[in-house]
Amino acid sequence: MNLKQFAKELNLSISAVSKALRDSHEISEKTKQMVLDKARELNYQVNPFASSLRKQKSKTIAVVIPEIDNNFFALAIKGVEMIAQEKGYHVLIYLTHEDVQKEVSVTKILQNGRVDGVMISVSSQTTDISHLQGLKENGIPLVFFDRVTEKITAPKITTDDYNSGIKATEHLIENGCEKIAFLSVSENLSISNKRLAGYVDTLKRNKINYDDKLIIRCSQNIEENKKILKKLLEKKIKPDGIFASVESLALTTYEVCNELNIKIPDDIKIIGFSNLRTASLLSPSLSTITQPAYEIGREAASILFTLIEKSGYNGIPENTVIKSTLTERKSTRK
Amino acid sequence: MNLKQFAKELNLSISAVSKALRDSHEISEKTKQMVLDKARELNYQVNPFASSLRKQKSKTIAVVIPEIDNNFFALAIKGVEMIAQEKGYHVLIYLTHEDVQKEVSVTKILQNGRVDGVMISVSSQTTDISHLQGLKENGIPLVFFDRVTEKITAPKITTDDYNSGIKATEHLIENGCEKIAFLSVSENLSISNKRLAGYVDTLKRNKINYDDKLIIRCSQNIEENKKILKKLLEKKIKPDGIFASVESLALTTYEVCNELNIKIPDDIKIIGFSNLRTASLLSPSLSTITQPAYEIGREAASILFTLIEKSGYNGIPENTVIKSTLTERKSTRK
DNA sequence: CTGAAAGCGCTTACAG
DNA sequence: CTGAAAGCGCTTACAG
Repeated sequence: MNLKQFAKELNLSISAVSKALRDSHEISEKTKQMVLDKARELNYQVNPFASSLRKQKSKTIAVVIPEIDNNFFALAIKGVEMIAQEKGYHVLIYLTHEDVQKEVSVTKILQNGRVDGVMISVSSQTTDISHLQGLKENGIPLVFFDRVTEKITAPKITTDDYNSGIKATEHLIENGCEKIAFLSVSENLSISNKRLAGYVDTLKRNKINYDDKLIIRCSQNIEENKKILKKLLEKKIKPDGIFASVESLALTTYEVCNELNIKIPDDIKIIGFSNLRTASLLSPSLSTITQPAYEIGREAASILFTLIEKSGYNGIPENTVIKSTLTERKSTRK
Repeated sequence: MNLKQFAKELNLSISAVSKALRDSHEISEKTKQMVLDKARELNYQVNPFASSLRKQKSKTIAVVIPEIDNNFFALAIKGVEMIAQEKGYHVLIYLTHEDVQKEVSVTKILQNGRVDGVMISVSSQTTDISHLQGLKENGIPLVFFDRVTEKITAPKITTDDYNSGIKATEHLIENGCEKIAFLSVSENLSISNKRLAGYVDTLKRNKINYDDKLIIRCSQNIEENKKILKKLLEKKIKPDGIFASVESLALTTYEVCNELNIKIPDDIKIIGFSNLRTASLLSPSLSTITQPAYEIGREAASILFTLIEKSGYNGIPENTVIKSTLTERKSTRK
């Protein structure tokens, strides 16, 4: 069923029907009503490709994320989808699995106009950002969330990572830790930079020896990370505190401590960034910094839609920061 | 940059360039190479809407799910996305939040040809399935996964839910339970039907009184579910076993037991369907039936692509069943 | 092996 | 207020 057939049924021109469907002021109320009724009756729907081709608008956005089996990103997507549905947009999803190469190929594909805008949380490997620059130069509205890069001017939605890094580190120090290992998932550290900076600055301010070897670069692979952590925790003089900058690393630490029979919090204290509902049910319950993932998704989507729909409008802040919350539980108890 | 400009650059016709880009046998190798080189140089990409409009193919599928902040669905999407990326397809995502109305409106939208196929896990409210029938009648390939409906003939990918229902119930009985509550998220029970059937049949086979009041219909709302469970567990003669048919309900049970100071597994034993990585880290560790969510996603996507690309091929089984695994942990210990 | 032309189904500037 | 026509950027049947 296309407009031509539709128009014939009503003895109207194609253009009249098209305009009526889009509620044009050029069309009389009477005609509009007739068209709308008929559309319902025939279950007529505009062909999205013809419409997109003609209007050069897709009513679709892309969300590019490193992983999805992670409560933070799952919740962020929930927020994005909610706003998109309200606005009548469609959401394409692309996973990079923390692989820059995937990220590059996805962004290339997105340059062909398939989407009206892109939301991205960059992979932990990403250092060269020319592929993202390419998107921007092609005039595709771009918004970063959580994993952002300072190298591109675009709206960025994050939590207060520097401040959270400080709070988490102070919390460990207050509970007696003097040798705190920072677990990072990032290969180049430019991503979790701010959390790390908060950690480093807090150590210095508290006159605690700052030791490079306590900044542990983990990978995406759980088994590999276990090995790395085992090496760290089997040492005679092992850390007395762990600051896990992502959820998965806090869990790996728990798993390794169980295997090595290291007692949390007596032998070692742990705090981690996490959106786990089970944080309070763990043995022992896990002290967390929780990011409002759903709100971040909503905010990032809202900003992207503003960018798309009000091009030229420059009231959008480059940085939107939403606060995380630190929740003390047993894993850091003195 | 469009084909017209591209062709002019090379002094070729539009059709020659188009054919070369699609590797047509009508075009000489020399011309193809020239076109391909130029395409790279100009960073030319085919306009997806023009192409889709002409070919009546979108190279896009839709995944419709009730929720995403749930490890099962997050992992399933990961599997789907993996296969889609291999096949050069794009993945649109729609969340229904367990709301049939949302499901209906999403399926309506998907009837306009925007996607080449649909994968759906139906909402727990879904009883009337005419909207899904509508999709099928519109000739849109349809595949169900996990939450399926028997009322429509279409490929269905599930785990061995009936059998898992039996195994979980037997496990509780073996560990001394005689009064086992089945927690369901489904309003009409037609969804988790098979898990429930396994439970009921096992009770009967073991000559345990079958009590309707122990089949608890929960909602989507955590707070509401807490109230329901509190009522159940504050009774003098409360159940001695809980079979949570979805992950979230196992966690709610833990939370309520903590609040009411009910000891797991001494006062009550719990087993639940779950894809939680933290199951083994909980206090006490949670006995689970784990569905291979990632594999289900991959399998469902593969079947959908077969359906799309080989229309008329009828070698696709209506039911694909992938086994779940029961893992005993402390929450069901005698 | 190459090209001219029709047409996918819309939207919109323009004419009336 | 309504309609005829151009054109969005492709693909492909057809002719040469």
